[in-house]
Amino acid sequence: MLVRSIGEAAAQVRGCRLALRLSQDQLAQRAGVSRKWVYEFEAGRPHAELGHLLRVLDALDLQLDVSPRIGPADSAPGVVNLDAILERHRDG
Amino acid sequence: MLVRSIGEAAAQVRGCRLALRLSQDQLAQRAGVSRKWVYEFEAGRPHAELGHLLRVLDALDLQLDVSPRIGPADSAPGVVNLDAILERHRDG
DNA sequence: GCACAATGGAACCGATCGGTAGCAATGGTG
DNA sequence: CACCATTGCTACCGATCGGTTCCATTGTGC
Repeated sequence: MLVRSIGEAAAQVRGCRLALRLSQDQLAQRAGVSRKWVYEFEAGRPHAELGHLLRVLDALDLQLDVSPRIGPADSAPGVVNLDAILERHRDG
Repeated sequence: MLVRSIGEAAAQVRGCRLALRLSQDQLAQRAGVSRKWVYEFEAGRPHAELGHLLRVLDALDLQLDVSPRIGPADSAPGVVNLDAILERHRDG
């Protein structure tokens, strides 16, 4: 799922946590972070440590992908096509 | 591209920045962060703010995806298949 | 050699992130 | 009703993140 903002990542984490029937505390222990971090991240805290997010995603069996943002719905996650990016920047 | 660690995201950012022929300073200004942040992130600083990373990725025309980590090479980024995740957690 | 841009790095410092502990509200169960 | 788990939220506080400002080094071009 595309993540444009922290709020979207937060919703993803919360949804997956609930789907796994994990409490905030359980997820926090799995990921090695505090319950406060989970709670505040799900609440949309704008500043969150990337390392913690990676651990939480790992605890939820989720992974992070970086992919080129080519168009509204034309991306192919998993492959970074530098040519396409360069193409879009050729004018700048 | 799959991002398992901050180092991999850093390599992705650096590679894309160089492909776009942007200096650290130019990228920092585009993204609204300091050159220090760019330099330290590319150097692999383990703690980095997610919000800053999102801005930098945006400046590089990259996007972030959250996808289920099903197997070594069986993932389908873009869709979060809760059923598959639940399947893998059913024993726990 | 000289000038310039880019980069790695250090020092300083205010802002704030994250952990711990605690409390109130809620919902479920016996 | 009591009891328990979960969640939202707060106060406190040490650690550190990030911005700013410097400097040294490297590479490029005149």
